[in-house]
Amino acid sequence: MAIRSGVSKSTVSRVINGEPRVRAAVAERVRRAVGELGYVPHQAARSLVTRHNDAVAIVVTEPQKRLYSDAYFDCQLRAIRKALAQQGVQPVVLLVDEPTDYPRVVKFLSGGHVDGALVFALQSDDPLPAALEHMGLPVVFGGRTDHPEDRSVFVDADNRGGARLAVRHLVSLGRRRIATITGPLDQTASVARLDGYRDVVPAGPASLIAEGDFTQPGGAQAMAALLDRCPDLDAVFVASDLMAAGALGELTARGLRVPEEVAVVGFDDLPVGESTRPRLTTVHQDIEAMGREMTRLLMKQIHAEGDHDGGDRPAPSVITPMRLVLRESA
Amino acid sequence: MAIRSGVSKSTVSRVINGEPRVRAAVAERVRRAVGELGYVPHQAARSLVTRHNDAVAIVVTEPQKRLYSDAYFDCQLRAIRKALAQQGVQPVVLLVDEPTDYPRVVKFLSGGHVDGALVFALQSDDPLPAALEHMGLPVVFGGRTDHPEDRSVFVDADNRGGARLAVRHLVSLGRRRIATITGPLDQTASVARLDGYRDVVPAGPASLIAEGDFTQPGGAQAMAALLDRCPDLDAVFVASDLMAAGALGELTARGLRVPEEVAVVGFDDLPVGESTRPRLTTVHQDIEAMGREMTRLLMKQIHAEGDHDGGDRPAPSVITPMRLVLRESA
DNA sequence: ATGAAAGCGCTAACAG
DNA sequence: CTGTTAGCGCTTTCAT
Repeated sequence: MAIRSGVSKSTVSRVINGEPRVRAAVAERVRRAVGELGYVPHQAARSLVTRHNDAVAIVVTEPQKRLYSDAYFDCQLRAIRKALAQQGVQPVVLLVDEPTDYPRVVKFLSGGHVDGALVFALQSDDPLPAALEHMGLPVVFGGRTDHPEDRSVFVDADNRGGARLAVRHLVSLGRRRIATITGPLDQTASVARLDGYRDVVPAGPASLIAEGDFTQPGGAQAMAALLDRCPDLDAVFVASDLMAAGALGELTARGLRVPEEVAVVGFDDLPVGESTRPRLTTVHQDIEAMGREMTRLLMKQIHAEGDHDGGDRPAPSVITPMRLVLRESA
Repeated sequence: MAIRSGVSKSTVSRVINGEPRVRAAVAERVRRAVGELGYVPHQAARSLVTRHNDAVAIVVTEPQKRLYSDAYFDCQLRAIRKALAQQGVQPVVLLVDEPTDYPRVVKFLSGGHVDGALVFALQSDDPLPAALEHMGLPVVFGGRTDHPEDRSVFVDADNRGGARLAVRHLVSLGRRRIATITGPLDQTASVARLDGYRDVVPAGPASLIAEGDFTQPGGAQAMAALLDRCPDLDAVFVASDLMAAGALGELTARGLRVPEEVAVVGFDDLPVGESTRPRLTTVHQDIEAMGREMTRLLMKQIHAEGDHDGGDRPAPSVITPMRLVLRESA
């Protein structure tokens, strides 16, 4: 301990924690000693008594598809990190892709290393939500889980409503044979967007639905399949901008005019939609706002925890609204 | 504590830590109690005495350019995580892009949250290496820092040697006007590759050198600039496969035949190089091996720390060898 | 305004 | 084999 270089122990603690009632001269002396000794307080010891460590986990499952190729997620992650940083909280990212990662991550999460967690587990059968359910750690999910009845907190885009917006727009344009390219249907967001499509086109035959994988080539491929099955389709709602870009390419390659012959609406409103030809009409979601909202809900939980744990209100989850962005493709 | 449901305290500890000398019956009883109570040991308290927390940080600076668009880094990160997981160590990723992130990350790192850190700080003027220098935390750098004289441990590709390999190959093909497209020259790796080029083409005029940004469009743009300045160039060494793909596109767009009129050699050996037309001749680096090597060196440091800190040998850094992969582009 | 003492939840020596 | 005793490094009453 840095007693040797100043007065004594608990005063050092006070100085470091910036408590007011310390004489300026003493505080200065301590600070100098700390600087010379290169002393850094041991966070584990501190958090043992303060019960918090000013760090929260960002848990990402299936990173190979998300973290590295997904401009969407990139943006969201950045917003979250910024919001956390502003509160002086250190975000630590936990990646999980192999099944063997789960127990280790759960152990880490329940080990008291972090004050809370922001979890992105989009596979609808992901075991993580259930595992976190009863371990008492404040958690906010990004995207809805498969258990809407539980009291878990989540922030989700209004995927279903956004899809309806897109398809209704297509209908209002007079399109009659509206197809859709979905995301992987093991993800809740993909299913919700498909549900929105079905809300508007309830009688649509299965041949007008193709499952994509949220990648650009995947979008092109799905578009090709759709065109082979239903050469007379006159519109397509694509569940992501990246896939829409691929679909646009396939359409153009086949000599089909967009939007004259086939109208296209995407989803996400990523930069890619502005550089396609024609530029993409799409459903906008405010990713940054979602990120900020997630942090806000998490911090609220974290702080509420200490005060009184009696007030267990229903989960104050948030569904963010969507908005149609009209450009040239539809 | 879970005494209430079993015998007593330190025995619980023994059971949890899997110590052998505990009667099977008792162990079983404790385990059941633990299960029922949902008890999880508090890691902060544990690490306070054991002096380790079975977690290491992976610090990534400038993530916007690396983490999300870089298949190269993606692959390396995956290899590292796998290697760490095998040792039961939890990797926690710390992202830093804003200057304000530094103090918080340094605080986290020195706060005893992790046993060591793997640091990717490729900007040659990154302040992190210096900050970590004297804080006693075991650290291994990915890529060389700007202080080759210090005793920091790093794992780096033989960028200079690999570049020489590429350019010598071009020379052996009889090429006389060999250009190069570099990466951002504020990164040590880019500079090293340029140095390798210069080793072989010492008299090359500056007009044969164009700086790119490690992206595909950037590669195309640099190629265009090169072609405008030196229409008679007959070969180009491109410092990354992604840029090489862009350069190939530009060459083709201008009607230049590869490799007949202009030979192209890339760097990295990413999958993209196999899908270009013609397929890319490139310099291969074993990314996974580098990842494994980094973890190995880190774990070695971590374990050595406890034993005896007298044996301060010179830094056992590693430079991984490069290998030329011949395909059609040169 | 500052020091002394107690204790956060755990492991590790030491007894038994 | 298992319980007891001491701290790990810090914050926090409680005195002073």
